[in-house]
Amino acid sequence: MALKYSRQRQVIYDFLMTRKDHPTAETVYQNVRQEYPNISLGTVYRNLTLLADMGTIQRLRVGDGIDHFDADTSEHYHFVCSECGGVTDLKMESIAEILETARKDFDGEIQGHVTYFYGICDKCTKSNLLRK
Amino acid sequence: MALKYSRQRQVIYDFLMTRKDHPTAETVYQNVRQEYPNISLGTVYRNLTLLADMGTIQRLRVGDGIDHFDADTSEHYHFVCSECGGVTDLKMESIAEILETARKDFDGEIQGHVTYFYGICDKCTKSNLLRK
DNA sequence: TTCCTTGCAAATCGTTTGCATAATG
DNA sequence: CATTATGCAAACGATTTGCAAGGAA
Repeated sequence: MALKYSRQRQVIYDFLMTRKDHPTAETVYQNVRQEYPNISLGTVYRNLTLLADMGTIQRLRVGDGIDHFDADTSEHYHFVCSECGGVTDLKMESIAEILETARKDFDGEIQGHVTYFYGICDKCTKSNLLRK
Repeated sequence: MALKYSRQRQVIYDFLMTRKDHPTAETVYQNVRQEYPNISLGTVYRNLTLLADMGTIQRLRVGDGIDHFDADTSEHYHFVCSECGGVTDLKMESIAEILETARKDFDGEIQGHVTYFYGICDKCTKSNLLRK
């Protein structure tokens, strides 16, 4: 199963790199479609899954039941707004020490962790004030 | 919308309390059905959702796309085995400090976080050795 | 020419929901 | 009696997949 080039895959990846808001497959599809009208949703899913499996992109599961994708594979954390559902990057120091904390009293192999933070984003907080 | 007693809800909750492996709705259904054959999957889902919304139980989203439920609502963390998919409790000290770390350079309100650890559980590690 | 990739549509799967009926307070 | 809960089945929404045709190596 050697990988062959595909225009679709390229366009999907290129699009994902332009976004820092971690779009869903549907959003990727809607956008990529402007420039590549014949592409199908299935192809978008297939390629996002392929890229994620290869480790070229990251699949984010932030609890809303919809997968989000991130072209940035470096270690960083995410914030999910409970109000608007937006997913944003969090600028913060590494919390990788929690892996050590977890390993202390556990008989298995802990390889990694998934952490995301939730609350109300700045934008929603402000618009809530106005609404009152 | 005052809550009324229901035998089904009781049985579902009782069952959940006997388990420390965080079953899925389907597993709850299969088990509860032995003792209550007429119960429907929809009722199981409705009650698990209701209990989770009330804060009586916890809904766990550990990245496998299927919701798991936990009758233990105290603060604790989970480990997910990448091989068998099992979800177990992790005995570890609190890592709530990561909330402070995350709040340092963020303009919104961070209310909480979701963290789970993954790797290979003890049981799978051992059976892998045997298989070789 | 080999075989990876696509578009399309149908299929899957976990979960939710509408509705008429049953149970609770 | 008013209202909440149930069983059943149909509906949903995100994602996957089978298949015949298209494109890359």
